[in-house]
Amino acid sequence: MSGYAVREAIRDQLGHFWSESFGQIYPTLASLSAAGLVLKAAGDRSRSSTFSLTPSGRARLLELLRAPEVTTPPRNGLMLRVFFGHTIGPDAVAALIEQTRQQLVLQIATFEAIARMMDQETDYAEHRPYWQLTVSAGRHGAVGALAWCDEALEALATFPR
Amino acid sequence: MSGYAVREAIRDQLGHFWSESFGQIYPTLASLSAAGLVLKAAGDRSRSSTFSLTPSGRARLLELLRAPEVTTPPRNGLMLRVFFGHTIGPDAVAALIEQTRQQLVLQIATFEAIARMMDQETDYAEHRPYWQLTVSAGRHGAVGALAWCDEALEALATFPR
DNA sequence: ACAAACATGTAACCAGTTACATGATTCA
DNA sequence: TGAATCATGTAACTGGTTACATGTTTGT
Repeated sequence: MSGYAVREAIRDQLGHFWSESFGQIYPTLASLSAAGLVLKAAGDRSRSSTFSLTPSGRARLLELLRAPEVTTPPRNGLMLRVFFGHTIGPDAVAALIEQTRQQLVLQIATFEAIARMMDQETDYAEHRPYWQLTVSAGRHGAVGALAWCDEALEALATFPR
Repeated sequence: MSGYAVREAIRDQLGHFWSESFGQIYPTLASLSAAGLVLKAAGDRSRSSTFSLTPSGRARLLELLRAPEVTTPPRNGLMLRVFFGHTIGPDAVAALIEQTRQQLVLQIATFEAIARMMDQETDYAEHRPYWQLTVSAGRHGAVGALAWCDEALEALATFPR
């Protein structure tokens, strides 16, 4: 694929759990190429290149995929605001949660739409069950967060103001 | 508080949804002090300082707390690995999920312990209900994720290998 | 002819971690 | 007296975004 196509694929297929910017993709592709992990070839238009995995690149990919996830330090802005909720008052907190809640409702609808689309897809049969797991994880997470929002909004209504 | 105490408080009280390192805290405290948002005073031992919020610092804090959360680009390493599950095979994916599952079980126990501790706490009465909401969010999230892990492990057992 | 999409790349900048260096205080 | 804890700070580095600059190809 071209660098451009890599970014499109990441955005369109991994969009709800991963992202990369051009500023990251092009330099990375160049260094992977220098390390012999990908092979750069001329693309079908001028100034364009297509990259492909070399055998050592595939080996490295497998190694990285098999390695346990490196956990990044947590940073949840909504929880921070709820923790200091007394400082801004219950109505302000409720407003922030309400906003999150609306996003979650939309997200759940999206996940369900993706699930339906995938059910009709006949290509990539080997990959499909795995892809379905990621969509299911997204839906699970969003449904759980929505339940918390509702619980929290109900509780907040009883807080002194 | 001293910079050191700020870091301890963040680690001990916000640990499951926020973190800051010394390399972030000291320079930030210095720039906040220069901007007049916090006041630096001599601490009770040599070379130590205590910082306190100034009125304008508190105003800025309220402003920031009321502002909606800025969403950071998603990056979920486990989902990435599941998405490419076919490349490493169902057993490798199951191993990764199993590991996450175990961490979740421990996390849930921790949240429940914190909830019990907080029920007995009589100080900070105004803050407690908000703090309980954050713990509840943590538990909700972990329970949801655990449910997905179990569902995923069951599904993976049926995948061709 | 023009707009939209395809395509590449760099520079400036910001956020953040890790490791290191240094030293004071407390307590067993 | 020595270890643990309290305490401050910096420097090097990594990761990452955003904005910019530039140009090509395709389709209407």
